[in-house]
Amino acid sequence: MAKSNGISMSVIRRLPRYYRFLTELHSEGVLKISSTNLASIMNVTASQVRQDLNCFGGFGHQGYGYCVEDLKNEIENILGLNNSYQAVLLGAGNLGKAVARHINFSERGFQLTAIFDRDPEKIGTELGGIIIKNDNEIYEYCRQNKTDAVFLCIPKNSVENVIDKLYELGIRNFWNFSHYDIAKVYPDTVVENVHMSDSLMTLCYRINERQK
Amino acid sequence: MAKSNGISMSVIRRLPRYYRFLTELHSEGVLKISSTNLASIMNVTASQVRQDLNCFGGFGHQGYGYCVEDLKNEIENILGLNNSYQAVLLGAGNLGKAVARHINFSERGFQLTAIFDRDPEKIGTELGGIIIKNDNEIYEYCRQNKTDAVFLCIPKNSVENVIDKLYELGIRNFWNFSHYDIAKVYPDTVVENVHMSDSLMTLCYRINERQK
DNA sequence: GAAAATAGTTATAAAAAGATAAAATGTTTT
DNA sequence: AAAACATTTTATCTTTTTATAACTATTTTC
Repeated sequence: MAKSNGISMSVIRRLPRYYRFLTELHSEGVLKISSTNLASIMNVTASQVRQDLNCFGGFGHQGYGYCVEDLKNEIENILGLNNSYQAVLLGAGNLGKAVARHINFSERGFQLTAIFDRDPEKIGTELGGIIIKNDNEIYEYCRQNKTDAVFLCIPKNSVENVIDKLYELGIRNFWNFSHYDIAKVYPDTVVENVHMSDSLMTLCYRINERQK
Repeated sequence: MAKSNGISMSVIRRLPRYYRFLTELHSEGVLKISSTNLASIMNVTASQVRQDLNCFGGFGHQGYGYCVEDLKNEIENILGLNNSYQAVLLGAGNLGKAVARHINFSERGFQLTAIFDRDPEKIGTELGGIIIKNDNEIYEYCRQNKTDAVFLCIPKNSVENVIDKLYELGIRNFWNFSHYDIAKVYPDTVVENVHMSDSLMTLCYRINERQK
C-alpha cells in the first residue's frame, strides 16, 4: 500500500500497537521509557521505534527517553482518536453484533449513531444501546445525518448492492468486513478491510510450513 | 514479519487474495488468464503477479497465460487448504459466534471440532452444529483429541490465563482475536492475529488525512 | 512460418529496516 | 559547582527487502 500524506502505511499500521502498549504502560504508572525498552516490549528494534516516532516529530528527550504519557497523547493525536466521526453499522448479524458490542468506538475516534439490518426479527430490537433500523432506511438516514463512515458487516453481494448508492450519497470511508473490493471500484475512497478468512488461510499455510 | 521457509510473508499474505479472485473467475467459467489481466483484476502490477507465482513454480504457459483452474488448485495446495486441521474455538460470545457461523472452515484447511465458553447460559447450547462445552474442559479435550490449533475469541486477560496451559499441552498454532501478544511470550508458536480495533484506528487516521 | 502474446528471468528502483556516529541531557563524583 | 561519565535521542548512512520495469524465450494464432 502506498502512503497516506508522506508517511508510509507500514509506519501507520504500527501506531495502534505503540498506542496499545503505551496505554498499558501509562496505566501501570510508568513515567518514562527509552526506545530500547519500548522496542523490547514491542518486539522490534530500537532503531525502528525511533524512526517511526520521528516521522511525526521529536517526541523524545535526548539522554532521557520518551515521557510515556506525552507519547501516548501524541500518538492519540496523530491517529486522531479524539475525533468523533459519525459512523453507521450495516449488518447486525453475529459479526455486526460483535463489532457493535466489543469495539470501544469513542476511544477509537468514532461514534456509532445507527445500525441497520434487513432481518424483520432484528429491526426494532436494541444492540449496543441503539435500536436497529430497517436497512432500506440507511440512505435517508445518511442524507439527513452527517455520516463520516459506514461499517459494512454484510456479505459481499450485499455490499455490491448498496455501495453505489452510499457512494452517491457522498460516503467515502468504509470499514469493510466483506470481500467486496470497494477501493477497486471507487479509488477515491478510504477503505480498511478486515478479511478474517484470509488470515485463517495464512494460518493454514504457516502450520503446513512449520510441520515440514 | 520475516519469512516462512524462504518465501516472504508479503507474498504469502497475497495468496488468499489471488485465491479468492481465481475462485471467482473459475466459477464464472473463465478458462485462462494472463498476468496482465489478473493484475488489473487484483489492482497490482503484472510483474508482481508473475514474481509472486514464480516463487512456487512455473504455473503459467508462455504465449498463453495461466489456466485458471490449475492455478487456483496450485494456490489451494500451496496454502494447504485441502488439510483438515483440527481446531477448537475458545469463546462463544458474539465474535466467537461470528467466527463459528460465518467462516467456511473446511474450505480454509480446518475443521472446527469443539467450542468452549464459560457462560453457563451458553454451555450445552448449539453453535454451528457443535454443542458448547464448559471452558474448563478444554485442557482435557485437547489432551484426548488431536488439536492442531486454537481460535481465541476471548479477551486479552482471559488469554493470559489459558495460554500457558495450552502451550504446555503442546498447542502451537493460534488464531488470535485478542490483544494478548502470544508470539512475544512463546516465540516458537504460529500466531495469526486479527486486531479489529487496530484496523479501526488506522481508518481513523486515514479519514483525518483525507480531510486535510 | 511470421507475428503477436505472454510467462519466466534478470536488472533496476524504491521502500523499509537496521546500524552507527554525533549531539544533547541527566547523573554522579570530586 | 564543575567535571566526567553514562544514557539516549536525532540524524545519517548502510543493508535488506520488496516492488517494478526491462528483457528473453516460448507458445499460440493466423
